[in-house]
Amino acid sequence: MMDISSPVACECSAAWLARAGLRPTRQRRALADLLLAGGDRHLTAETLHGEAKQADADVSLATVYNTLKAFTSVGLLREIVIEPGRVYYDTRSDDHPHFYYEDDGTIADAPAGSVAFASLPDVPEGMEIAAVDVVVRLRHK
Amino acid sequence: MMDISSPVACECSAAWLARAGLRPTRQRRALADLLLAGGDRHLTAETLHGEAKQADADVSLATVYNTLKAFTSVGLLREIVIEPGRVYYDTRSDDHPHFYYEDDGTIADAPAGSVAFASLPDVPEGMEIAAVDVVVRLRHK
DNA sequence: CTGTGTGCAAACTCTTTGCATAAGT
DNA sequence: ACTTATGCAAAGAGTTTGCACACAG
Repeated sequence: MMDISSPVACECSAAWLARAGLRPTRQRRALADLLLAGGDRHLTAETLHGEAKQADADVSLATVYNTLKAFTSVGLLREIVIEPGRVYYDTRSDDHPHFYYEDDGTIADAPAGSVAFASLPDVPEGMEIAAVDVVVRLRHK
Repeated sequence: MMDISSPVACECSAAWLARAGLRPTRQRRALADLLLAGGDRHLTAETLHGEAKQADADVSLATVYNTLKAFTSVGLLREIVIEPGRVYYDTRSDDHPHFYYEDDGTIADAPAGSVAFASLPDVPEGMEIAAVDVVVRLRHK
């Protein structure tokens, strides 16, 4: 059954949620629509909540937090922590480097493949590398 | 004049502070002593405050925060942000990679020189690289 | 003396949680 | 029906701040 209360709902967000085993509630579809809309994005809970409000999708801030956490735990999003007291969520969930603009605190993806490692450290016995976070901090010359 | 209220005070912390242009107050010397004591360390404000208390150096938590910030701004420490809502301070202030143990949330220096870049991204016009933060996330196999 | 640092407690920001209601399967 | 999600408001953690007092130069 179509949900006429979500004017911009598209098939993809429902499929995206189903694939992850998450119930396609109105709120989750609305947030997924926003997340999937604009290519690779880096946003905070606060930002996404604002966007949802603008899109007339009534979603409480608590639900935005819960939803972002849910999406992250099933691998749809990735958390980025660069500044104290602010978590960014990246719609691109693979292991890739970021630019951090120190002047205004914004984040952007570094060009794909622009960071390559000549060597990585030996890993302690019994451990494995889950990910390698790389943040290139940029400032004005 | 010697300060007999700081049993473990050493010359080095005073010199360390003077070099950075910071007034060598009792509290700052006490904290600097703790920071300089054990090689390369990774600690939070809360941790350092606890150590100060144990060392009978009465320093308020607010002063620990202020002092860590002051030390960081003059380049004596480096901030590491990996988890939301927790800032670690690294007594090694050069640009170097870290291990992050996801299981218990601890941080360690990766062996010196163990991470080398084969390539770094082109930097946008007018910007320069301030630092490259590398965090190798480890988990149990 | 004069300005900077300290301590306390209150304020603040971001995030999480408890519980009643609503919605999905 | 049964389970899971949502919303609200309140709690929580970590950090910052305002202001009076204390100390270093």
